[in-house]
Amino acid sequence: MAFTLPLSPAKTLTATITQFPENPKTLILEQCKTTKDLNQIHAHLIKTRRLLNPTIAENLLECAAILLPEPMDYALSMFYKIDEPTSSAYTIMIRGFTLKQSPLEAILLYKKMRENSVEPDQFTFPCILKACSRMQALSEGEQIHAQIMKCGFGSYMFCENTLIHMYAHCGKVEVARRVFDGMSERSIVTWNSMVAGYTKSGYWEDVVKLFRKMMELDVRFDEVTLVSVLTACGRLADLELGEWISGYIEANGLKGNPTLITSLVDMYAKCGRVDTARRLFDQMPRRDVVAWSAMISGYNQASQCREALDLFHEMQRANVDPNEVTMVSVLSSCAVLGALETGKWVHFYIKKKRMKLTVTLGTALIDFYAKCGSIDSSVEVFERMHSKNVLSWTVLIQGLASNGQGKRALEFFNLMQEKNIEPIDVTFIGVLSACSHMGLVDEGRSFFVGMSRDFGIEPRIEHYGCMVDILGRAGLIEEAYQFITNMPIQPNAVVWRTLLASCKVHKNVEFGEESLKHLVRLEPTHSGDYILLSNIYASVGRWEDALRVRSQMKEKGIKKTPGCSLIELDGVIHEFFAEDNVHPFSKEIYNATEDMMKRIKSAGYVPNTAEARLDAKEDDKEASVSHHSEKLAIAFGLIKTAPGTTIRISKNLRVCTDCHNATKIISKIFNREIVVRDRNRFHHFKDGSCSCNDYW
DNA sequence: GTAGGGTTAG
Repeated sequence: MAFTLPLSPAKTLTATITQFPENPKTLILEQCKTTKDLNQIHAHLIKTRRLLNPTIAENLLECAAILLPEPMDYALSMFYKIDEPTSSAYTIMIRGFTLKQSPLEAILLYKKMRENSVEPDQFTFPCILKACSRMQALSEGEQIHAQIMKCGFGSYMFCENTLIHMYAHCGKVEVARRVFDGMSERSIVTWNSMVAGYTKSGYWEDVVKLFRKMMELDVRFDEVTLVSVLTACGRLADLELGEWISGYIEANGLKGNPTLITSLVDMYAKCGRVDTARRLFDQMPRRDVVAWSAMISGYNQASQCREALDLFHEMQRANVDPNEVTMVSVLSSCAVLGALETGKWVHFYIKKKRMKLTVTLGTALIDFYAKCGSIDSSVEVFERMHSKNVLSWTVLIQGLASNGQGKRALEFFNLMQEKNIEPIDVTFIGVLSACSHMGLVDEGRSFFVGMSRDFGIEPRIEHYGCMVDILGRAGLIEEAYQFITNMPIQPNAVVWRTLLASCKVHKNVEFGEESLKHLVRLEPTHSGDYILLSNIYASVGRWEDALRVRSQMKEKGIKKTPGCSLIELDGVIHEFFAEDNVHPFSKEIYNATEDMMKRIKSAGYVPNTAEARLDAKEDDKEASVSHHSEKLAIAFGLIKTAPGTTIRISKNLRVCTDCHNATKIISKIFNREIVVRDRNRFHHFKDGSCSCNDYW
């Protein structure tokens, strides 16, 4: 400006204000950039008594409350000195409090404003409604809605827009929609508020419906709209609409918006197009923590857990700090892979960075430890969590049950009810599997009946499966069979397989044959089922029949699925298949296995069980332990670990009787604690015995 | 003066 004097900025400013007393507003707002400016202008205006001018006072108040990132104290001290604050002074203060994360103060001040009989105006209402949204203060919001109507601002668009936002934020999407429908005129803010409202409540179908309506009515939408719609497409697996939006983004040059691209990545991953998602992710010039998290969670949800962990390591090399959301997906992948060391490191990192242990993160940790067989750590995390929800309890109960601690699982279930936490359907899967572990048949029956009677939860196929397991394991094979035939829903392969497995344990040929009939119909190529029946025949000495089933398998071209084990060493996951000679450690393992077998045999163990003998006849060579991949992994563990250490093996196939017995002996003669994960059940071997006493 | 977006546990 021409009149600028060579003084300090503030002095320059006070000089200009003196020169233009009639219009100080823009000057104050434009020039007041720092706290120092504010102090000097404030002092000057007091000295010249011009703060008594209400307009000037309000402008300065706006600087302190809104423009500068000051705490509200300064503005408040100024506000108190105003004799009779007008509604605009109150509005400035309400806005300031909401902006500076003190919506409660905003609401209290609004109450005071009403007590002092100051009439709110059309500017006050949107501001105070925003504070209500933040606080999720529904009843206050409703009162303000009534006041808006009384004051005649009911069809004022800014008020209506904020009403939509407030209702949606307080969980009243339907009311928000009513406000929306009642509007005679809508802006893009109106539509986006409604879309965001549906998004917040997870009403994905409504998001898409509303978006289609926007297109139908030729309403303008923007990037914010598209982000919400893409999120909805991902949740609904609506790839068609997702791809259309993708094309729109391309055609309209919106690819520079990282948030938009992240939601595209998320959409593609959730629709099963993980590779497309990855290509987009790789093309992003800058990736923030959310972009990385979206891609990692994409891999995790697509069951590509190794890729998820690889990407997590890449993220660290790229020096992007993960947040608690990232960690949830990472832990979930660790749980699937049984990657205890990696997951433990994640836990350590969470503590070191003082990350907030949210309910979700805590629950992911509980689940991770449980699925890695470290059930004590699960309980420890659970006990330390400040807030828990039904899923935290459920995951813990399931974890205890699958780790052979059925009694503790039921104790936690009782405790949960004492705390008035309503169980969900999954909770009962944990409870019922705890019963099957402990052979609690009557309790199992009564939980099964009680879940629908007392909690209104209709049993799903999984619950029926649990009941079959309970009855079958307890030797009540015929009752289990009757239970299946009386089920109100169609039994699936898992249910019949459960029965078949208990027929194996109890050497029941009749119902074993019956189960296989159904299994052949439902899943004709599932090799494990034939093997199970073949082993049932073998266990009662019917070798001819046993071999007949095996040759039937061959005729049908069904191959035995190779056993597969995962073992983590120094944070690296090694994957071994039975008869593996590809893995670089194969030779080493083979030698160790041979050596191990010698020692096992000299300790008095003879591998003489049915499956081993059958395999021997089939392959025309002596049954050796080496074809059981878990034993490969154990051998691998033995050569790499010191006595006394725990060896952990994650498996995705059943542990056979043969290897179960062998592992017991190994744990004793090699002095190792061995944790074997057989799908989602655990066997803790120590000192020659196993935690599961119901299984073999 | 109003909205403001993407990643999370079974």
